[in-house]
Amino acid sequence: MVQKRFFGSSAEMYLKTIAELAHEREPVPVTSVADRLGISTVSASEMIHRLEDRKFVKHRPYKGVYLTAEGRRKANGVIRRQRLWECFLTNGLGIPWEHVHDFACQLEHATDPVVTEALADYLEHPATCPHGNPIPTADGEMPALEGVPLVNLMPGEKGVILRIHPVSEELVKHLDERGISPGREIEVTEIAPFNGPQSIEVGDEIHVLGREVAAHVMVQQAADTR
Amino acid sequence: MVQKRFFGSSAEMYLKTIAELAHEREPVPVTSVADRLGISTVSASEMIHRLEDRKFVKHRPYKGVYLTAEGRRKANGVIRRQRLWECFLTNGLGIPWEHVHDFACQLEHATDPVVTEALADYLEHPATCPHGNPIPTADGEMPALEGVPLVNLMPGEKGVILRIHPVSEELVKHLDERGISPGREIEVTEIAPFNGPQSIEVGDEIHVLGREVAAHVMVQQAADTR
DNA sequence: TTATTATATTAGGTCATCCTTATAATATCA
DNA sequence: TGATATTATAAGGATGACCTAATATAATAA
Ligand SMILES: [Mn+2]
Ligand SMILES: [Mn+2]
Ligand SMILES: [Mn+2]
Ligand SMILES: [Mn+2]
Repeated sequence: MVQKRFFGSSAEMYLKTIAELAHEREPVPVTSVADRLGISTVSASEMIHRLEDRKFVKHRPYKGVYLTAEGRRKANGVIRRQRLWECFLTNGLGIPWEHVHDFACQLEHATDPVVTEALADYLEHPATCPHGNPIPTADGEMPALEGVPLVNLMPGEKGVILRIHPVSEELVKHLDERGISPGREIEVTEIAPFNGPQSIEVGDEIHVLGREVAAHVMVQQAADTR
Repeated sequence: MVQKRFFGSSAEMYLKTIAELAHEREPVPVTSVADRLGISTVSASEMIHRLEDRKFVKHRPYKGVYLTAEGRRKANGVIRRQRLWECFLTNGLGIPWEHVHDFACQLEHATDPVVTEALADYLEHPATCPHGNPIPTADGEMPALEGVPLVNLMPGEKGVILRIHPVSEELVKHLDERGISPGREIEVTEIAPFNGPQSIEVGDEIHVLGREVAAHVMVQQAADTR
């Protein structure tokens, strides 16, 4: 018999998702949690009640959910496991970075703390995952998030891609096909009128990115040297 | 949305367990499956019905259960994943071999085929797990099992430890504490009367092993050179 | 062959995690 | 402020995986 867990991979996914969405807005609307997880709002609501019973989240009706300190710790643990596995899958196993997200999302729920820390040692404690997102510490702290959303840059402004928000494999693939990955230097060449898409110069190519997409790309903005 | 699976980790454990027990006796009594999984016979019986509906096993009432070809393929897939992870956890991460069994038993249910094969490449396609058990092929075939049970050796007979049946972490620890691991040369020095325990010489120490334990240790018997 | 034992099934739960449909309550915008 | 849109809850189900207690049936040993 393995030890009885208080919750399974489903609850872990809720916590992780809430933690991720909290970077965009807090409290996190239950609806957005449901959307992100592809689950009905009724089911999401149910689960959030259970998580509240267990003191992992606090729900303000009609406002949204917050993680408690304990919930954040748990969520960061899941995120740590996912991002460490992402590192191993890309650097160790050579799986393309746009595919590792989902694979790691399975492994993250099946990884003992002993294995997690042994893996961290093995990888020599990387600071970020292949998508540039910081890896939480072993005691559940999330490092500060650097950078500004690419969508905020105006034409003529330059920067270096820092990280891509962990939303979905589709997003990463979309960006990868356009040469957008952590470390690349970019320049916004144009913004279409009426809140239209941005044109981005990467290397010597120019790609057009929708605002929704560009909102998930974080950049280190270059000092304006004119 | 991830793909909808027909069964979860529980059903995989049943298939793996049936495959393992089938080496000792076939058909496999439902009771022994239940015992090995630490589950009531009623529950095991229910699950075996479900597995039969899905054509993974065939149940002969009052006799036991067989794997179908498809069930064996599935079971060998699980075993392949477990043993590959065991290799990585010991050789890659440096986790002691007596601990990797349970960790790998979690990971085996969360590993995509793409990851499995990338891992096999990475490990350079090992033939056996750290316990000496052969790793099934990518298409679900189990290599032939060599060796005879240590418990069958008579006093004076020698051999080399080939593998330890994948039963439990306790068994492995018990053996490890007595210096019994794959590759070691041993000699049976004595068998206590009335089907008693065997005394085994390993290196220059002598350890006493119960018959139950010794039945799970497989050896390559040395030619009797007298 | 009968008594004992092993095995299976029936009945009636629990719990986590999902669903749809319908209704109630709140927020927000005009 | 009142209408509309969001959000929450209530009601009733489903499924997979587990449980105990009681009963039925087949296998086997005396
Ligand atoms: Mn996940
Ligand atoms: Mn990542
Ligand atoms: Mn397992
Ligand atoms: Mn093994």
